[in-house]
Amino acid sequence: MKVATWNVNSIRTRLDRLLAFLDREQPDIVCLQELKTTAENFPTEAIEAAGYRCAVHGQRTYNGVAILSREKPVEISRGFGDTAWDDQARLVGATVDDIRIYSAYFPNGGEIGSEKWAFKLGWIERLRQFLQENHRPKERLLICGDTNVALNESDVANPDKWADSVLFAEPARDAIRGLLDWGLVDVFGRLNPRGGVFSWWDYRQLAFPKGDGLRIDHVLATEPLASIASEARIDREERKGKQPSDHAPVLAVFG
DNA sequence: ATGGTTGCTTAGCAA
Repeated sequence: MKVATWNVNSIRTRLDRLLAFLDREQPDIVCLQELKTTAENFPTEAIEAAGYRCAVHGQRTYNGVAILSREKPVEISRGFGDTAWDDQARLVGATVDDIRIYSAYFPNGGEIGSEKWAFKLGWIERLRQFLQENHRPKERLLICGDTNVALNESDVANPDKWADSVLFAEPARDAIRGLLDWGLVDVFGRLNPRGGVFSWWDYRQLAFPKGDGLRIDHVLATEPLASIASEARIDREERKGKQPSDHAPVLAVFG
């Protein structure tokens, strides 16, 4: 089973790239983030024509997540089921072939110390609580998406420069470690322990040509799936060319 | 040096 996760930064702008990606990679599951549109305006027909079903949790202008799957998604969930945390469309879940899958767009966090920063840390803690209440580490479960956090020094090209940013500050890394402590594995990190591979480069200041990247997109799997992961890679080519997303897709193969 | 780019929506915000 091949799984991909990709922050497309607007599904409408990136539709042609997505369709070419689906044709080239033939993934079984694709988790998308930052759709920046409603479910009503999501390009469901074009994606179904490519052979995928869609579970969409959309929102106008901001956020928005989806799961694309070859097989029919069932038990589709949107958000945590907690009105205190569900104003923004950042989490969609579906069961496909007895695997529980979530596509997640973690909050960016704005600036350290801001309200958005507190929201980011609270949201990740809310996700940990959601897992504790609804799932078990022995289940076959995947959380894929833009975590907006780099976990390790080797996941940041210039760790000193980013040490005090919302993407790499210790409290954010600690929050992610809380998810790992519950029972999730950073699949790419396990299969590529040397690091130095990134998934996001800022559009500004020539970050991509300068190589100033971070690995902030993750395939997180419970051990029953992580233990059968055979390959994980990042499609860096997708960051090149005309109208790229600022994120590259992360792919993992199970079994 | 507080810069720079992209997308949505339409001048300002978010990333």
